[in-house]
Amino acid sequence: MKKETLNFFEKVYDVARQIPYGRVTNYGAIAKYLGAARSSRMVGYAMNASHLKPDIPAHRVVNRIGLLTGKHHFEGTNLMQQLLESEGIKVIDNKIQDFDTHYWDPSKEL
DNA sequence: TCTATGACTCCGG
DNA sequence: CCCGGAGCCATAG
Repeated sequence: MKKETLNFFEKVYDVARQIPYGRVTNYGAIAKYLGAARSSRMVGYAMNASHLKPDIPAHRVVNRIGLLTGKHHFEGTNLMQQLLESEGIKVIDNKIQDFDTHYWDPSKEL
């Protein structure tokens, strides 16, 4: 792993860490904030490796419609949902309810 | 160097 | 937002 690699991952992790408690965002928003609007998939890719980092609230990052696309990457079958619900976010059938209400856009809020 | 892959998104129907 | 298809792009092998 070179510096450049760590830099990209670091940027994703940095934004993810700044997601407020009880708020959620999507991959595209993070990618856009990083200046790589078309690299939303890479954000997810980076999050996939987030388990290597200590405090990455990856459960607060979902896809554009609030679907918990990454829940399968968490321990167990519904850990991601439990984490979100513990923050006051309702999740039904892997989908965040009132997504627009809990939505947090780094490029606007940060 | 080239190919495959993916925790995505946009677009048209 | 349901569905199928195309685009994007960094990383891994």
